[in-house]
Amino acid sequence: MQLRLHLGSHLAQHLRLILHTQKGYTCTAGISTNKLLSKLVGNLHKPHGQTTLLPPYANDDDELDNVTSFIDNHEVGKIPGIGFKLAQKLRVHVSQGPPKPDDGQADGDTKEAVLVGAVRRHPGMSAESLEQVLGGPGTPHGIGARIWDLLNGCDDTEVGQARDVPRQISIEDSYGRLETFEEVVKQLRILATSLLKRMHMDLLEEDDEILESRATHTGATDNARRRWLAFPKTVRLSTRPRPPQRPDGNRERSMARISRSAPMPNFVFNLKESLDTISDRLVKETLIPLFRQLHPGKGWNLSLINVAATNLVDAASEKGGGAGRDIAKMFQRQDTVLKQFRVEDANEGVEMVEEKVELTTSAPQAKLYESGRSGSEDIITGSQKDNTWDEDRWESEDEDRVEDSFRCDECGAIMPVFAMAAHERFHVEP
DNA sequence: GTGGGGGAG
DNA sequence: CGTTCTCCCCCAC
Repeated sequence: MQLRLHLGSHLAQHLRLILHTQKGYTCTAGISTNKLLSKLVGNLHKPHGQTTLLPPYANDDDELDNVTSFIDNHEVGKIPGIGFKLAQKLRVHVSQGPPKPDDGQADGDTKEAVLVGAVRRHPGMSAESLEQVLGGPGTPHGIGARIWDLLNGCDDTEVGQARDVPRQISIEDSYGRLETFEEVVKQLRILATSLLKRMHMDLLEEDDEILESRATHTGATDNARRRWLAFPKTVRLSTRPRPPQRPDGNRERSMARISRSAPMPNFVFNLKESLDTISDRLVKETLIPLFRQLHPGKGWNLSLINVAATNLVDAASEKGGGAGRDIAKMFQRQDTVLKQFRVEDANEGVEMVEEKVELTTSAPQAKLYESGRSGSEDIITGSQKDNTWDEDRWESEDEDRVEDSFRCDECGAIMPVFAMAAHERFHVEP
């Protein structure tokens, strides 16, 4: 295992180096035996360093292992997979035996920091008791066992493949006051237009193929070379009603959302109509009806509206190809994409590359532990340079073309010949 | 397949 | 450092 950690930290060093020299990004890395520990240890030595959680890992007798002493000093809520709700339940559970004569925090909330170690060593603590505490209707099955594992630094979840397209695209906005129908319609128009732009940006691929270029074509060269990578089958409208004011000054702060969905109308994929036209139709024919389902009455006050394109189905599968190639593509169109997307996509790509390496560029964090080195010791060796990890790995890989497919002039969809007749009918609507 | 809960970043 | 905006997975029905 020492060897694997060594390789991992060299790999991380190398990836960080090429990310920096070729793309100009700095990032932090954490190296350990699973995603959980890598992620946690990767919080150290930001923003430039990398950290390896060194052995001894969990073993036989004493608790002198590094995993236990490392994870025990984390606040429960800091563990990935333990969010606000679960952390709250855990805190209540462990700090309720002795009523805790805390200082006079008058806000009524028991927000004492509870460390992982305190939960782990709590009397009677076990996977089973956690299931009792955390389980219930609506909660994932076996949550007790999974949280117990997390508290012990165990995590057997796979490093996942990055997808070429997301599962959903949504845009939302929050409002201080939104009570008239006219205002709502105006906002729906804005949101729908943004969503359509996002769909074009994320789901529409510029097809730079010179394919038999029928240059004789219309002047619509602009649309002719674009096609959808995926089609959202569903459109969903969500709202968040403003929680009723409580007179005691304590805000209810419920994030509760309600939603209704409908089939995504086919006209949104039409590349010939103008965005405004499509957006207008989407609002009138789909979003407003959904809104009326959601709020039949008249007395509402919304703090948020979300419009989502969901149920994305890949268009003609095509390249199941490496995510590395997708990453390269995404970097190419970075000029038109928000900064945050770049960061996240870069993350996923690198995470995916090999085993338990976690890279992150995100926010600051407390630094406590120090088991690795940041930089100076992690030097790329000669053998490392000689191996196959160079930039070409990120972008090569020629994809297999779908030769027997045809592209719809109207929306760019790729389909086999026999499907074209039926598909044309989609574009002829009542 | 739909609507909701919880979580990550 | 807290809030906002996206996106994810899971569950019950």
